[in-house]
Amino acid sequence: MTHPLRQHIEEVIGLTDEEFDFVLSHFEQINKRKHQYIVQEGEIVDKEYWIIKGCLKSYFVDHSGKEHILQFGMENWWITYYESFVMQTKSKTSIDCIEDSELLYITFENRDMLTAQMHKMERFWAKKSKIGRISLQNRVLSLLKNSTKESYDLLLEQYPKLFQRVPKKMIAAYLGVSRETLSRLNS
Amino acid sequence: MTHPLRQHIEEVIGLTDEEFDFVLSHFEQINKRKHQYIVQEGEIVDKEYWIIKGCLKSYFVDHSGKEHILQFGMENWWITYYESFVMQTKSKTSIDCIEDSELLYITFENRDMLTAQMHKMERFWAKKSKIGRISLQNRVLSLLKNSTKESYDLLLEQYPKLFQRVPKKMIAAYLGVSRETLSRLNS
DNA sequence: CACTTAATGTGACCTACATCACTCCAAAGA
DNA sequence: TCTTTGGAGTGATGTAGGTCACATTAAGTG
Repeated sequence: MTHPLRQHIEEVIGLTDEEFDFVLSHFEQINKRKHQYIVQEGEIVDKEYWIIKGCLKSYFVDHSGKEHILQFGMENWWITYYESFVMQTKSKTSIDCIEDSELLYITFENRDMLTAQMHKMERFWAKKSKIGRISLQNRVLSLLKNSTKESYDLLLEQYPKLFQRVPKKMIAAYLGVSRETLSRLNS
Repeated sequence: MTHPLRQHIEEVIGLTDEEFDFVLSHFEQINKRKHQYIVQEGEIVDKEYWIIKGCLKSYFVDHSGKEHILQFGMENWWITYYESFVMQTKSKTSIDCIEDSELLYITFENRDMLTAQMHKMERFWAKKSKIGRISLQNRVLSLLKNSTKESYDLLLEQYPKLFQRVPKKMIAAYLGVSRETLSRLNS
């Protein structure tokens, strides 16, 4: 059976068996339990994670103690704090596991080495970076344009699985409303 | 005197005179008057613009007729609708001149040709793309975290010039509040 | 299994911001 | 210059969503 990461990469570029083994040799696997973190606010992030199995959130806590969620991550998604990873600055978010999770990670150095030796993988990450930028732009657009109810319906439509896996209060923290307001949306 | 675009590019990569001439030969200049557009919502954008002089806004109008501004552009900034430019999809925003503007633009094809022939420029744009993604991420963070007043103060601190150049109602459309609310912020 | 902690819903009340209406003033055009 | 148009301030009023308080149920944990 094909490795899930290989399937994921081959959606963008083709790989021989040898090439994939070479790619995979730059990754390490770690398993984390629910409530454990992989990134803490304030530290410099030197790893990018790919989620084999599980669910995570990237979030920060504001001055009043309220949690805001920037991104969820599930199977086949990449997760890291991008600014910190590429610029070596301090992370503005923490990343925690919402479920027990199996992760692959690649360090900044290994990614550098890999892309230097394998131009294809540079293309792969450039493509992912483009998509990441586009989806961020669409998030800004949606934050400006949509009402809470509209944002909720859109999220439900795009990621129905999320609603079965994460508590409603986290959906609220992602949408930027209180859990009480979210609870009243469908009434 | 050095060409302003050359200065801009040389903040990232070094260029010889010949190299810069070669780069510049891929651009065209156009001048636009206040209120004229360079991109209209719904069309496929095949150019990326660099602002020599002037001020522009990238915006869309929601179902209730309200204008939302995604981005302002001033001297030495790039402006386009990124998703449309790289994916050849329809633009979700229009881009208008707020002042008479002098612009350089490069077409998608020319950029492709240029990067293929000059790897340095690929690195230049990759760097710009990284920065663009980071600033979008920070905008999402700020939209989630900050109160209207905080966002206003931050914008004023980061781009004081903007407040002297564009009407307050556009600042309001950028921050996502009504012009009345913006007007009452400092009282 | 008992006990604690987390998730969710719901009522009462409060606040930030939207909307509408009007005014004043400066800039642009005829 | 006169006239029109757009920017900006401000009062009155409405409303979405926040906050606080409490109840119920589900999920962890020793």
